[in-house]
Amino acid sequence: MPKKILLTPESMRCSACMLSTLCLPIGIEQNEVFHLDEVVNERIRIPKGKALFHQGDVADAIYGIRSGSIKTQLVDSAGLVQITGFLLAGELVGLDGFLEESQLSTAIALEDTEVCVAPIDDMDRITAQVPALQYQLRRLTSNEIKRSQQLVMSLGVLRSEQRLAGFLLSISQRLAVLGYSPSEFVLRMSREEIGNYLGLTLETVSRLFSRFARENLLRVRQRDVQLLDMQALRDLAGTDCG
Amino acid sequence: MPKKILLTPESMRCSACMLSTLCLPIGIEQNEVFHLDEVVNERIRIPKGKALFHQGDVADAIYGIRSGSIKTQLVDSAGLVQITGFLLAGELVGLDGFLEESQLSTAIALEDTEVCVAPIDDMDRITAQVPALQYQLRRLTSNEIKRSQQLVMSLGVLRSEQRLAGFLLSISQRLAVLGYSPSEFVLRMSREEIGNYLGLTLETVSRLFSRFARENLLRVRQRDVQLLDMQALRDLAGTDCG
DNA sequence: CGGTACATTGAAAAACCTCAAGGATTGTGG
DNA sequence: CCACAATCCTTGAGGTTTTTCAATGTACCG
Repeated sequence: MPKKILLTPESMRCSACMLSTLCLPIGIEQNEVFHLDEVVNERIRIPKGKALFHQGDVADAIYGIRSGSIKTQLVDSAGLVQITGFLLAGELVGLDGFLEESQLSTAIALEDTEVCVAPIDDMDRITAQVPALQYQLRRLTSNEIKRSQQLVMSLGVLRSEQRLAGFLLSISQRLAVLGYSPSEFVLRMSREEIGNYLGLTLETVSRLFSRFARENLLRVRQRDVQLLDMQALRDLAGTDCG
Repeated sequence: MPKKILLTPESMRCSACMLSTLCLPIGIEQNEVFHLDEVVNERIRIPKGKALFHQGDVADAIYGIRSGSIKTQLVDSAGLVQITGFLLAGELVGLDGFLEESQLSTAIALEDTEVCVAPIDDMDRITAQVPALQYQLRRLTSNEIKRSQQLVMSLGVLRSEQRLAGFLLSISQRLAVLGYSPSEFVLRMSREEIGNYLGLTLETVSRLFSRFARENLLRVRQRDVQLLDMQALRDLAGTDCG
């Protein structure tokens, strides 16, 4: 397990965190967020490429991404890998496992990443005092199911170009929420990872990028992407499952 | 909403139901199951092709299938449909919505079907008296996530023949749990529905059935299926995501 | 600076889909 | 009970999408 950082009083807490409108505290009243400060008193740094947790590990906490980004993936008995999600700052990791004893997926940092730790036992304890937190956890878990089902939909019914367009729009929209440019960003994952996530090969992804660029939908140079025609991309994606 | 049947004392209750080792009561001590009798006092008959609930409906109950079978499907804004699951007797429907206010999917009966109704409010109420039920609900919700993720894996990394083999083995295994023959059964869904679920066209599914039959893996006549070589099917599926 | 991982592009092959026709099954009304 | 319609299933031919294999180019890291 990567190194842990105990949070000193001076360190940022949930009640003072810039991400509090997105992360775990979302939907919890201003005057109740301080309850979370008791729960979240640890932070973990994960170097690029290292795992925050592995499939099968005891799931004893939920993690909020403070900076960086993470991919979650499943490995089946035959060794096949399927990436099930890319998570950005302000998003939560470990929700799929927290209902079970053990993690359903492996979480790997796409870049040097820092996550805040919310131990499940502690959460359960303060749930009585902060009913909104209980509700919040339900909502977040439900979102996790929704996310997974949208991916099923994308893999099941969309063609490659629609999947990639939807993927780019999803990243764009989530970066916008964080205050970054929705039209110009750096992808933190490789072509192979994008392909795996979308059920395509890395070559297909690369060709689609080139084609989109040729059609002036975007500009791309390696992992730098600039979306030029969002509306055309939306039309292409044609749907809301991205 | 289809007609409701109030359960009289004479009617079957959870504590007397044959399916109690599979359905909601699973994992709950014999002497606590009677708590569920207070909660589950209604049954609904759904004629073939009719919906138990629709996407977006208020999700106020979980349903246990007493007899028959159900498909769950998503419809996106563009009208595309993706079937996300086929549920058999003893399995639960509505778990993906119960954490939210509203249903994430639509549930449609594949044949005349009867479900038992477990209202969520009532469940929440007795949760304090039956801690095992709380735990049980968590486990079942987690299973729902796992199921969805396995489908993602299947759609993302497997080829058509592997998907169909896995699908057939999944049905077979679940029928076996119910005490039916694992090698001879009647599919309750059309080729089109299987195809939609597996991200294939109905023609591809039909051709695969014919090919499997030619290779003596199974015998098939319309919806009657007889698995002849389970081990070969397992080898073909090659994995455990079915 | 050189090695390694990552990305692009092309050509050929494979997988899967679409369109089309015909056969089987089921249910319904006369 | 039969005939007919409607639905579902099978099979073929041909086309499209996506993959595979291979070669080359580009960026990143020690």
